[in-house]
Amino acid sequence: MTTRLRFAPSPTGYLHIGGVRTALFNWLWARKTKGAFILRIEDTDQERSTTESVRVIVDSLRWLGLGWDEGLDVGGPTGPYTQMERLALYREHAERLVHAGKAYRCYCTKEELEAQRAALKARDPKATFRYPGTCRARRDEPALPFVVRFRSPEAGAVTYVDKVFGAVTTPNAAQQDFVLLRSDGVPLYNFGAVVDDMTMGITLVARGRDHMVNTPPQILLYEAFGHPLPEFAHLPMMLAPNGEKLSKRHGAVSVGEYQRQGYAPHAVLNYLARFGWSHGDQEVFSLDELVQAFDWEHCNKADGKFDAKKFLAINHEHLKTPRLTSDAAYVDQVTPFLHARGLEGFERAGVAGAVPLVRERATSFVDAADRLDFVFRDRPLIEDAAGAKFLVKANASRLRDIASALESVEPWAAPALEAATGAWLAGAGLQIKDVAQPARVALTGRTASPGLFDVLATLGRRRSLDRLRAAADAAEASGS
RNA sequence: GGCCCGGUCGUCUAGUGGACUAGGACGCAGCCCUUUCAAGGCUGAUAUCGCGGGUUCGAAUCCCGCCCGGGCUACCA
Repeated sequence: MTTRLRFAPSPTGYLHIGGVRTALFNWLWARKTKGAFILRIEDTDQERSTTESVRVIVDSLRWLGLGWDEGLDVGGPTGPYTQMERLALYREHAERLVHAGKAYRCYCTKEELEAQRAALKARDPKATFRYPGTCRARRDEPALPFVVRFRSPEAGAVTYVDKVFGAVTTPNAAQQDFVLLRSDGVPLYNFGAVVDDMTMGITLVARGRDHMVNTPPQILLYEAFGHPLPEFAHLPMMLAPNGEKLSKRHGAVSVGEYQRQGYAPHAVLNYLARFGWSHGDQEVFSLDELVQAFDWEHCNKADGKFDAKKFLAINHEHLKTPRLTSDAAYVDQVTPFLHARGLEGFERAGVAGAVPLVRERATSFVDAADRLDFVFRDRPLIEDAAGAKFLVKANASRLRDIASALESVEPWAAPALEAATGAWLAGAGLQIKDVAQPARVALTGRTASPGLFDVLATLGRRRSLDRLRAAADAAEASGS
């Protein structure tokens, strides 16, 4: 049997990094087992669901490279893939259970239930209200609105073997007659998910641990329909550093934010995969390696805390390793960030030529664009005060001298430039440290930059000499 | 309160009865390299494996109790 897995987010905002991890583990297993990965939208909470959010989810997954075989946009044989378009299906399944006596119509109003709940709380503040089964044997009331409730067995227990947590047993007595269909015909989570998973032929449900409590009632539903059970795998949760639920209060949590901060999509996936899963001592993975290595046996059971520093370090690793980020991919990904700085009018080849300057150093594409800024301006921006201190009168003549010394170097490449500079330094009785920083600032506007000779080589003869001399002029004019 | 789940360096983790004087990674400190910043190399600090009992020649690994933490407890998902 071929495996079929799904990611079924609710479109109620951005795509949370924790949700991506769930999507990733499903996707990895689908790929590894040559099965199908399905994207389904669970939008039955009409209060909170937005079409804008659906767009964000689709865009984020595509950016990450987590494509789906069936689902939104791409279609498939078990669609539609949006729950609000499947209402007839839920109604029909609910009726089947009602006819079989496994579910019933409940005419209790929200107000009545609320009153009962309040009365119970008044008697015993810590008690949990459980629906008392008032309508279990009630006659049909064609004129009244109703919800459909599941007739939960009061004896026995549900046991399933979680692929991560192992055997989990829950007594049925803990279950109440939960609602399947709201009075407006829209299904509640447990019912909608089960009907969809059954009709879509899902073979393994992998989701966050916060859903573990939903599994027993869902299994009861499969049994009521006489449908074979899928496998279940629950993933530990991703918490904020302080142990709270990870939310925007703790910094960036959406995929979009990491995209904007210059993270490489596969680095995001790498970090997320290693969170709650391991493969010996290996920390860095390409997507293919992840597909190869992923398994459920090495998924951890304990919740973890998000670590932004390690995430950045993984991103750095991906940016500096050609195996993980090809030269072409690097150029593609850094270019938008160059544009975002207002830099225009450069060629792709120019970017490709400059990228080697920062490959080893840049931890993100935002960082890379910042370090490359000087390459794509007519004159470098002198942004830091420390840099300005090197452009003083005392250094003006040296800057001019280097320019002259390098003027006719052939070829204009790092080794020849370094040799020519060495010769000039020896003749002038100077050391490289006497001129390196002034020259660096003259060329890049910064006190920290890639190697001097690489900068000269990348900038080219005309622009290099121009910058050196312009800086000398400015230093002289500064009067200090 | 009830039901379910978890507990190894600050963090992510390796570990499934002996190779554990508990390993790796991130972070941190120092040194080397060096024209700057990174990268790289080396070194170091940080864990009585939640606590207490057992079982065993031997336990982070098995059993029991306790403690602590988390999830759920909706006509949310």
